[in-house]
Amino acid sequence: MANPMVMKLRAGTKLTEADCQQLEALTVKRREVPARTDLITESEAPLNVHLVLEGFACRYKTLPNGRRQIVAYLIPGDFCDLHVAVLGEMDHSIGTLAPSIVADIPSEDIIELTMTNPRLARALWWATLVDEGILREWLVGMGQRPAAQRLAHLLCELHARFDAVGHAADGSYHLPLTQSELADTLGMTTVHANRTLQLLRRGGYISTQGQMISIPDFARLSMFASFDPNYLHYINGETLGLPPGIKMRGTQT
Amino acid sequence: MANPMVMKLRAGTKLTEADCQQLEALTVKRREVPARTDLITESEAPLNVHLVLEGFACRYKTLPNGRRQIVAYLIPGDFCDLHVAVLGEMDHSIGTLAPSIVADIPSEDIIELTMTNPRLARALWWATLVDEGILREWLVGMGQRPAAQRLAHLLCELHARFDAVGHAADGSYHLPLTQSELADTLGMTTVHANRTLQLLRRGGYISTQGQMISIPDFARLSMFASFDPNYLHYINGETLGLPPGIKMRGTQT
DNA sequence: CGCCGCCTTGACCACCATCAAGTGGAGTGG
DNA sequence: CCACTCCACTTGATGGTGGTCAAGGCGGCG
Repeated sequence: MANPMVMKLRAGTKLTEADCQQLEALTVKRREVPARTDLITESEAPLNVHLVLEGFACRYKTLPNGRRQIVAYLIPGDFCDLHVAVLGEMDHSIGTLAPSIVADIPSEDIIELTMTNPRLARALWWATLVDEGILREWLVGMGQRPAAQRLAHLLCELHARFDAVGHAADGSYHLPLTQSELADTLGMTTVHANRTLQLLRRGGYISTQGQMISIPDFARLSMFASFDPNYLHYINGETLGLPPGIKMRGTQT
Repeated sequence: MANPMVMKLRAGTKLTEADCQQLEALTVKRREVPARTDLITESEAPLNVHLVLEGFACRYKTLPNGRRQIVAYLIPGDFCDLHVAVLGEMDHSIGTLAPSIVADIPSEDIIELTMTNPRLARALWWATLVDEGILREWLVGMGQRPAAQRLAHLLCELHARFDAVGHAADGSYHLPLTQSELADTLGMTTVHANRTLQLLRRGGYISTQGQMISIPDFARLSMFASFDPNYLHYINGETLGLPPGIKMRGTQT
């Protein structure tokens, strides 16, 4: 069984077999974390780097008035906090949304790896830049896309990301989120998240059974959301759910 | 006259005099750029790293339907694209909003500096993490804050950032933006940006004369916006416009 | 002088928030 | 085995924040 972190980095950078083994060696120390459990909270200063191997986690911030905004999803293969050793303290929290398996990697191991293997240094660099790209894209969605396209865009992105780590098949993937968590992600109320989901279902864009979500026609959903996967910076879009020959760039709803 | 980039890095990391001189040496090659000019556009792959020394620039993305979202402001001292050499191509564009002075730094110079001086490597790392923190905070605002607080929050942030590079005095700073650019930043229409500004003016939170904006009572505006500067990761908030002893954390409107 | 941005104002309307109530399934204890 | 609870999802009614459309004022500049 393949390591999702290695799969993800291979989707965006070129690595040798030896590189992959070095990466894999980082993830030996694993632990199970139940759903709805914080891994790190705001204003802490963590020692280990965390990596999601299975499950689903998120980055979030809570406002004084109690409202919460989820600012990133962390799916298998994603580092939670590759960086934060540089900063004094966290400016946000990280918590699981579903039962997960997490690897704890000592910061020193990461530092040593990047000092000795420039290809891996570049790969980790790449991963953080993709995270930043996703953040920008979410901001664009919040500012400019109406609810339905915002949701549709998120579902497209998740499909691509899950696919890159082998967690999507046949346009379907497992999305262990409540509608209220979706709402906190998309900046809308639970009620409206519900109605927006129904809209996409009635439009034939998606179908759901339990926590499985299926996208019968990915190109159609992409078009609706004007989803352009370039911000994920995978090496080629063709293997990642896009029918060959279809470039989304610049298409119009 | 101090170099804004050096000032900014000193606001967040500890540097020696020699470090500062090394940094300063990077910025010798300067050039003037008129307002509303792109420095890099989407899907390009730039060779130089750009740095804003004077003026005002932004990161933005344009949607197929023509709407634009500004996803970051680049003020004096900010690097535009410290990173992008790692990625194949840009997923967004960078352009000036006001007449600016920009330094072009060869990527290799940066790489050499970070290889030979770990304190500077850390400082640049820090700068990119702060950019990411700002991005997260903007996303939180978009998702959860109503228009008036969102604008107020942005004005607080800009005050802190301008202050860190010596461009704020007495709660005032120069903000060379049109209301329509503000609107593209805050995810609202020009009309509404105008009305929201009036609201803050009538509330006595801010006053404007031309492009100068003044904040008579920063603590009051902070409170209104529930602005907490921790995400900027400056070493101490006291020098940056916050009255000593006032910590915004957890205050409530 | 006249054009062109930018700011401003008014009227109207839609998207989405809020409030409230009801359904249904999963787990628990009597 | 069946209430009972809890939580996620669903639906309806109502209203407000902010979008859209349209027009007018004002200053700068050719």
